[in-house]
Amino acid sequence: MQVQSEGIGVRERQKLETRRKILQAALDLFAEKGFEGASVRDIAARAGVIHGLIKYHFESKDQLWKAAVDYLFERQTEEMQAPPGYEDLSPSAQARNWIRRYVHYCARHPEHARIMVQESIRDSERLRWAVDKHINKAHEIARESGKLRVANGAYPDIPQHAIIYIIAAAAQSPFMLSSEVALSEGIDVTDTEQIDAYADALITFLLDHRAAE
Amino acid sequence: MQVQSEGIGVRERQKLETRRKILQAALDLFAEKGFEGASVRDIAARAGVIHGLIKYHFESKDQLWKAAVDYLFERQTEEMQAPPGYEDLSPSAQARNWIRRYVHYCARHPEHARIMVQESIRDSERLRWAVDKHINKAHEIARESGKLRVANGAYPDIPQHAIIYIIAAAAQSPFMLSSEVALSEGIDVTDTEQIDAYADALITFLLDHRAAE
DNA sequence: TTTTTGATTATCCAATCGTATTATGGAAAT
DNA sequence: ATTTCCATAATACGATTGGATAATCAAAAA
Repeated sequence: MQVQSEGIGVRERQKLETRRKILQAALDLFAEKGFEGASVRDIAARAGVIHGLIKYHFESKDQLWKAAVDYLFERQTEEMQAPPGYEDLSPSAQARNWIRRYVHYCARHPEHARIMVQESIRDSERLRWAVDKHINKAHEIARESGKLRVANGAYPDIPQHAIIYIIAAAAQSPFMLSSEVALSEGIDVTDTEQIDAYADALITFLLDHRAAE
Repeated sequence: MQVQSEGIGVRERQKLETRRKILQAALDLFAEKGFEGASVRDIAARAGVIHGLIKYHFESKDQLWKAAVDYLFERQTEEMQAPPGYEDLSPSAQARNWIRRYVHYCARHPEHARIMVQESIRDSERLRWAVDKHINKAHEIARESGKLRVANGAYPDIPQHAIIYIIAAAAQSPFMLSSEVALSEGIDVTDTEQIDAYADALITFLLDHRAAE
């Protein structure tokens, strides 16, 4: 009979490490090629394991995708935690701070937008799963703080869903499409200065600018 | 020997009609499933033709994709022509008019953003082709009018590429992701009133709003 | 030390992929 | 009327797909 020991055995440690490697490879390839475009053999090869292991650890390609998306949103929740003193900021300072942090998150993890956009383009069981489990929750939180910022004049009085899609799309776009930006504009959006400059530009356009005349 | 006659024969007419049907089916399916996800058999089936005909008319899946993208940008150029009197408008009125027309274009043809975003997520020969043939030209035009609008205060003084990606992404987003919007917000973005409301919201956020305090 | 367990490896399968090839039938040219 | 041409139809091919199954071998349990 198994004894509950404090340290985990080498067997279990290797199992977890294998799962982690597969998950990371899946994130990369689902983001690059989409669900259908990424084959389980591609993913296994990048993870450095035999392709049969994916069925063993995740049962199916579909469940591997869901595990990858779970990881994506869990990590986002962790990394988008409000910094100390955030609550004490003025509404517009909070908005600026949040947009800047979100732009940096999008730059750090472009695979998030890539995977979700590719999956959100058409209706599917996977999209419905993601909406139920993750997106609805995220939008609910966004609506809550959005309403507050509209009331305080940080955001304009437009429908909440418009606020959500405008800010999210604008923040994600150049990092999600970094290949296109590199080819057409010659800009490396992984450069830290570029990221901050883009955050500045977005905040200026949304919060500081008003068209003349 | 063939005589140059004014009316085309039933043979040639049917050939053109077949090409047109294949192209339309290709647009739909490339937009829905991406290049790898859409099979030539799927496309042929939707067009109502035998799948061998695609090789006959377009030589390869790759060239079919390029023909579809050519059509996409040609149609955009036609439909985004400035209306009469556009030049006489003030810079900020021009900006409002252009954004509103572009939002309506994105709503009318969501397959444009869907195809290009799916292809722009990763580097590929197809993306380089599209950048060389279409995107560079479009960005050049956008930069030109963008510079003018920055000079006149209609747009803020931020890098041109930021202006391009912010406006394009924000305008395309809810229509490109109409399935997600329907599932998570319960909104039908094909509704004419919704389209105009979104254009209003985007123009307000970008051009009329300034954060309080 | 022996036995058991389960993570990993190695194949196998039917379905589908893009593409190439051949056959066909009717419009167009002679 | 006869022949030619070519858009369409019908298969065929090797490669790749997601998934299933059986063999292996060392860690863990007994």
